[in-house]
Amino acid sequence: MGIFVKEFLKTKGFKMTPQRELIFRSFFEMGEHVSVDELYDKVRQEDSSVGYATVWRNLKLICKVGLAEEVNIGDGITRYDRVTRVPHGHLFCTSCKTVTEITVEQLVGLLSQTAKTRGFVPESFKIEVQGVCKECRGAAGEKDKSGASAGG
Amino acid sequence: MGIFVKEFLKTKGFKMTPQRELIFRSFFEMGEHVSVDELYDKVRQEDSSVGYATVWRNLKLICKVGLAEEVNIGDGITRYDRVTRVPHGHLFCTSCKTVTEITVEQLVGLLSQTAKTRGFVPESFKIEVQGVCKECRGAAGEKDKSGASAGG
DNA sequence: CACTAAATGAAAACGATTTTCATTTTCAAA
DNA sequence: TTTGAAAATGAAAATCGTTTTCATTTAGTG
Repeated sequence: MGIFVKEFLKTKGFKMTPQRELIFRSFFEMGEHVSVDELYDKVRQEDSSVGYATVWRNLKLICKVGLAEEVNIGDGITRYDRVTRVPHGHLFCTSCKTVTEITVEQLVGLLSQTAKTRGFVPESFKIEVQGVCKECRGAAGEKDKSGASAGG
Repeated sequence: MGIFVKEFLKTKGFKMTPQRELIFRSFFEMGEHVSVDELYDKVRQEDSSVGYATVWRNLKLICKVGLAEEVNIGDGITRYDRVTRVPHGHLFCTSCKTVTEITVEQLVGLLSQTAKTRGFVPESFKIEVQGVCKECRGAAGEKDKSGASAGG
């Protein structure tokens, strides 16, 4: 973390603060699928004066600069994943609600030879691809609407 | 729609009402990725006395009986897709926010020979598989927590 | 027709997210 | 080191999609 992220943010016009440092570090110490509340709890173990909005804003910032992205599993809570640049999928158990990560290779195996390796019985799946469509590439220059961009 | 769905619902203990008939019919007349608000608007074009909660409850019911499932693209709005039993993916343009459907075959083509067929430049993607994990299949009997079950 | 359970509509409650605003802090420039 | 503008913070309130409540109406069985 430290100096690298600080310089990285500086080049984008953002300033470094103790809270931000703590929030960023905490986020990257955690696993995947981190919710705002979870990060908030962890951050406050170290500094209980940090506000919820600050944690939330910095989580958004982490996404904005492309270091993480939102994941939505349908339970109404937005979670955040580090951008690993290694495509992977998630196994959501519809019973116990756990989330397990698998690689695309594992996914292919999972779907083709059901329940062999992982004992996970797939019921349905979704594939979502983020990107820019032909029209938008043609138009060029509509990008600054929400600021955030999905890394990948 | 008509009599088939009515009988189908009856066997599950649900009653048919004019509102329900209208809501179900409207939903299946619409495309995919339908939000509550969109369905509400369409329903009220035909009967403006139907309440929002009724539309919402019936959309949930459609999911509950396995005719549709929730889709979450990360904009905070839950959308609903008919269950087609044909696995497919979604292309989300990060610029204009449009959603395009593609088959898994098209997806593979898309990812391997970028931007050839559709002109869509993929930036990242997510794969989500709904199912039941080994532990839960072993445990057996925790299923009636939320009622709804993903079809597929 | 009569009865019971389900369904409805309006409004309120809920809860995660997002914004507001007064204050504090960072950081580049003087 | 001091200064000033822009950014960041914390607390609280606002927002907004979702869900529940409740009194009333309706569907479907007998």
